[in-house]
Amino acid sequence: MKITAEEIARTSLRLLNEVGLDGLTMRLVARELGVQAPALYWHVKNKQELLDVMTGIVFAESTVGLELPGRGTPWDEWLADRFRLLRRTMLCYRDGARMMAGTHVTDPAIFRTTELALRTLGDAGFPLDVAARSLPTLLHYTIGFTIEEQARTGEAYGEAGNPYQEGLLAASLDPGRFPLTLRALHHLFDDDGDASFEYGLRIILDGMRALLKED
Amino acid sequence: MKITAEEIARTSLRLLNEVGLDGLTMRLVARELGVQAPALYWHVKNKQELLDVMTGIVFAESTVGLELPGRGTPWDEWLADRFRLLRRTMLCYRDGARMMAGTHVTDPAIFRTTELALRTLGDAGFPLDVAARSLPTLLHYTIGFTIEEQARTGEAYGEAGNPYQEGLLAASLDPGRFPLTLRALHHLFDDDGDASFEYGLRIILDGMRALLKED
DNA sequence: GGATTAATTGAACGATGTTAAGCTGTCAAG
DNA sequence: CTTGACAGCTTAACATCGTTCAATTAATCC
Repeated sequence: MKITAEEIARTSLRLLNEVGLDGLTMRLVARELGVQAPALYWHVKNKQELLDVMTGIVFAESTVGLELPGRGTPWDEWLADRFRLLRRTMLCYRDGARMMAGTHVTDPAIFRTTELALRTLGDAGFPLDVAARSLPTLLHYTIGFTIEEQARTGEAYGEAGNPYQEGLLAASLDPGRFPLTLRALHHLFDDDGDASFEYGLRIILDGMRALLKED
Repeated sequence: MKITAEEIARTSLRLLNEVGLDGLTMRLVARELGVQAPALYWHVKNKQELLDVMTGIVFAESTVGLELPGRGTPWDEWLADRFRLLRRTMLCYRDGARMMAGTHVTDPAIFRTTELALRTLGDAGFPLDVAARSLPTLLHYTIGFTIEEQARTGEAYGEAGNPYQEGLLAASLDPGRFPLTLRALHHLFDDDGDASFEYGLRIILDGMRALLKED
């Protein structure tokens, strides 16, 4: 049975959920494929390139079936759904956001998504340059958010209690010096990831809407 | 001459600019300090803990001299300056944003900053919970933005041309399928980091302002 | 000054990404 | 039918990494 670069990447993604990004080694991937480690280098230049392919797959996965918004769908709902789905997809893989951060996506799916988004925003009345600068803003927010979300959730800090536990944090804060911080702790280090993400999303979309009304 | 954990971290930060995050090894740090590698483990539990201390220093560096906004300073300008400075500081260190992403900051400077920000927003009329959810939004945007900015600028992809070069990208795009993407390329993969960051910042602050007027 | 603790060393372990050289099959050209 | 060529894989090895352990020096305290 032949092995392709994509099959290697898909196997790696499956393994990612078991061992995490730091535990994902070339030897492990090779063993899972019933092959020796150096064999991978026939299909893939680097480990970095393998990660790039993996990232491309995940990104493409978050855009399956994507179409322009239907007649009744407003631009902001359509856009929000796009990034909700991106976050959801990244959450499906351990360290998914950290993996995607800063890696180069070559998958053509990303261009199709971008094109559809630019069209949607254009139809809504946004000038092209405004639309083109808004998308990265949403993307960076989504990735930054999910990185921290997974860092807090993940077991990178060992099973023996990670330092983000609210109780530990609250106990170390001087109520005299940081009264507001203390009261807002559960919102600052969000206990509810969905609600917090939704909130940031809404702020950004509101900001875009404000920009739209200006003209 | 004695060695402290902080001195190790400061030396590591100096080295970071020469070798990058992936090139930063315990042996290298030790050599720079005129010491053998295992000596570091007397002052620092892990490499991860070393990175945490480094992150704390960088963060603290971005908050020196921070005070509540003066009488004439509006809340949004004050807040924007906070995150401009954070980005600027991260840009001072190679892979600075990637280093900070997901690492736990214990430095008390972060709590003071948070407290001042919550106070500023409270004085401007924001309810505490709204203020507390806005700060992470700005933080995640800033970190996500800077990670990608440094990934594009950095030499992680070797000196032989990184794949983000606009020319290469433009040539690989079908003008029939992706006309808007093609026209907006220089805004999507921002040639001007400052302007792009400013833009996202403004959107988010506008969104917060819109939320303020609602009540 | 002797004992106790703090700080460092040297040697080593296991694991990692990656390279180099060689083996095995498939398959087309002579 | 033979003979290359080449894709695909293996075995062996290299350099380097984070980290641990026992032994050793340096500093401190009674």
